[in-house]
Amino acid sequence: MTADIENELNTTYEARKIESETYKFWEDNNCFKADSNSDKEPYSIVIPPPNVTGVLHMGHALDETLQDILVRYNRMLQKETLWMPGCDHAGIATQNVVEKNLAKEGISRHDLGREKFLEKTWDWANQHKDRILEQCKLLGASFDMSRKRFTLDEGCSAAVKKVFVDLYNKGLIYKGSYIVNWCPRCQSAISDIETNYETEDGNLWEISYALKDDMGAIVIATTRPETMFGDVAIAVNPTDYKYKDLIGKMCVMPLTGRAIPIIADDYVDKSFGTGALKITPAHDPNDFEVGLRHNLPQIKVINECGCMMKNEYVPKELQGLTREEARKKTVELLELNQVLVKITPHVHNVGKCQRCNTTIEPLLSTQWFVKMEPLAKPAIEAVKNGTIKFIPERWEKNYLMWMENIRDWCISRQLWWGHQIPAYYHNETGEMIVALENPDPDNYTQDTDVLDTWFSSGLWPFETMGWPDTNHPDFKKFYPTSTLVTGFDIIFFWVARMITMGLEFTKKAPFSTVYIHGLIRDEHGQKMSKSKGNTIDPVDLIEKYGCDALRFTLTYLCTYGGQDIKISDEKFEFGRNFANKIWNASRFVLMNVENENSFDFDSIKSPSDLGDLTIADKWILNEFNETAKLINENLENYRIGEVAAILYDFFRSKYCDWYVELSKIEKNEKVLVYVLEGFLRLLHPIMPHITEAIWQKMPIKRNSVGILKAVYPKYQGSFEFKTDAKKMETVFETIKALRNVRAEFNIPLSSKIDIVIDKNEDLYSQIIPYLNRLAKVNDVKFEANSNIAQSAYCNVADTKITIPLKGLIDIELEIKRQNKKIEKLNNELKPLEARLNNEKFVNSAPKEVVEKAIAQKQELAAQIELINQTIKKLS
RNA sequence: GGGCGUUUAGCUCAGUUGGUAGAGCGCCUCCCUUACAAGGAGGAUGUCGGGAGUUCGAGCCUCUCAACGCCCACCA
Repeated sequence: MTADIENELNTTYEARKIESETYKFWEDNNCFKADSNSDKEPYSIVIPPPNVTGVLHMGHALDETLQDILVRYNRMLQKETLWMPGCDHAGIATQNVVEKNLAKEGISRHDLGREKFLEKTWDWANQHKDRILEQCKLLGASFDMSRKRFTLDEGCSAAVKKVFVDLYNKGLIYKGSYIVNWCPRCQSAISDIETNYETEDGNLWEISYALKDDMGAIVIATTRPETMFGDVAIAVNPTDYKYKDLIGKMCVMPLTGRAIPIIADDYVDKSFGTGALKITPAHDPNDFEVGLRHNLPQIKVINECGCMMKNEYVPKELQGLTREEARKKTVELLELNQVLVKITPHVHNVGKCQRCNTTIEPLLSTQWFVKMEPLAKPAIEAVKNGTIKFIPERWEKNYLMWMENIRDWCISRQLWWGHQIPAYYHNETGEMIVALENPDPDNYTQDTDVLDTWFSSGLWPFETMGWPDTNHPDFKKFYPTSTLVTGFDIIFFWVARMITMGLEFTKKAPFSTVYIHGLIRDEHGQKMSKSKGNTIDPVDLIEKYGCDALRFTLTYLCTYGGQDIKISDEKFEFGRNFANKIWNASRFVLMNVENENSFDFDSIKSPSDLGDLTIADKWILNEFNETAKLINENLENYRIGEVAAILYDFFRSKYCDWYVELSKIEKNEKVLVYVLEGFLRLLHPIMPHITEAIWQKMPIKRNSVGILKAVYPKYQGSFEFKTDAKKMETVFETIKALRNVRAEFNIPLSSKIDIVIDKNEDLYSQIIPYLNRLAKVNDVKFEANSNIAQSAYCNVADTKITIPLKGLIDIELEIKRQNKKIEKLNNELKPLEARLNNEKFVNSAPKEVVEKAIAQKQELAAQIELINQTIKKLS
């Protein structure tokens, strides 16, 4: 049977082969399917739906891995677990892609018309919809593909319509003409948070406006002279003495000669520019507000394409020019007319479209809005009272600040791809009806706008569970969901909206915990982007290192604070090496235990079920038990990076380096197998494939179809062996000390050494075989006051070990070595003594801290004393 | 302008109620010891960004300064 395992299991872990086999095994056995009729406790997560345009990137890899870890952990806690997969229709992004493809054929969407265009877009979406979720399978994602959803599918569309109509009927959705962020390229309004600001070098132009019925002029400052044709007033600060007498007077606009009033408004900053400001309500959000306050007209001079309008306000020679051309030309004309007083270079922020980076035009436009303030109130409360918890906590502040200052949300988009707004207009009268269905398709026409993509994703946790049917088994069983996992970049776009919508429509928070992780960056800390060419493709990493290696490395790099994660290709060698180590240690175990499928992990309730235990057995059982405890605690608290680190340390430094080595001397097969299986179970959520593959090959009784459904190990009181564990640590110290002597004196492993031990015979006599093998010790003698010339010495706790090294030892070197040790010990001792001599410390520090310090001091002092004696003998 | 984060070994970063600093990689020495060289054994390396304070005791708490980064706001 040993030969079988050797043949069957390669010495190197072949990740890709095993991973694809394992994933297929889970799929074939329907392992990820959630049962809404189960009476087990539910645990559910909805995936942040990736864009249908998307290709798997490292951000997904991290996000999906973390979700899968939580899902798999809870599955092993024997909960009924649902991970809901799906995609987002990604309004603008998808439409852009399809339009680009059309452009290659030389046609625009308008050539096709709405219906044909949508057909094409659906074709494209259907072709690409499954791509990214299929890629997620390479990550080992254990989501329930039978429930896969799309934000534009029938169910989601029904939910969207209902939400829209309800909000409208509650007065929380309104339509109106306001200044919005308009993208001239996308030809659509976008919301405030879809607008990013970039600093740009510009100018501050000072322009002189002559007074109408008086001598003199007023000079205003502007960064956008081309908008001046839409001016309706000049504003100054009411307390500005410079302009006190001008308030209420009229002035004449240069170039067009139109007369506008000079008004006073607090908004104007006296110290900026000239202290006088032109007011253009149709093209600047602040001016828009000023205009409303003063009941001023709104004059539109730039159109939806970003070009100067052809109307009475725009001079002939400027009509039809682009914004950029118009600016140049306007400046020229102003100069020509000698009204351009000054040009100062000025750095300012310019709004850009998040999707296409085109400069945003603030534009007066009729759009649909959601009144956010009333919706935000319960969403603020839910976080403040702890119904929803953010991890790390600091994001709560961020969320609250945004929510408390929330502004209305512009939800209409002048696109075709998306949920068309359920408002219908009478063909003759124009009367508007907002309803789930068109009341009379012959006489009413539906609003042509569609909704912001984030409107439907805001409903994701409940629209995917059958809502608005609140009796749907999924809704009843799995809503609200448990944890939401995502990056901080979409807290406002997505998380905030899910919370508001969830509370408004289901009266329940859509999840109880929001787990926010950092962003993946390249090795220099730069954001990864295709344009920078610094992306790392997770699929490549999986091919090269394996999925589990990728998952483990990413997990290991997660910090509790949710810092961004810098990665480079080579970093994943870490995970690959660990996987290989697990593979080989398991090979060893499988080759060295009886191949009967009789060992039943789940039936082991006490250490006695594992037979006679040596001190080493007790030590590893104690360590494993301790590890299980820590792992559960850390998983519960989302300290997932810590989980990876603890498992790594346990397996390598404890199980492999010591216990497996010890088992080569004297083995307890049951313990060897018990701890390996327990470890595999603990690790499974992070490295699902390798743990499953090994588990399936182990000579054990399997009580579930796969390790993925096995019971997760927990701390068990009866497995605590504190005293034995401590003793074993002493043994390890001894072996290390002896190895150290070997290294320092260059004694090869082929030369065996003898040792003389001065005390602790009880313990040491038990572990002579360990010393034989692991420190290559030949003879062990016990003698209280040995005095052997030409010896090396080491001290472990209160025990002195003499290593006679006749002929091998350089006395000078040994004295040097011992002195170095004393120096080191003294450096530790000094601060300790200082503390203990400090009365205040002794009096006010907790008893156990003082006791610990005393014990440490005594131990150090004893060691120093021993070494001093040693040196005396040597010299 | 407001808020947040980061600063710890050569590099990348951990460090959970304050008890006296750790890991991985890299580096140096030795070893193919029959699971694993994607491995094993041993070793070197830190005034924990600067300053002040609270405390018996500070990487951790308070204040302050500095550098870098992010988010929000959008003064024309």
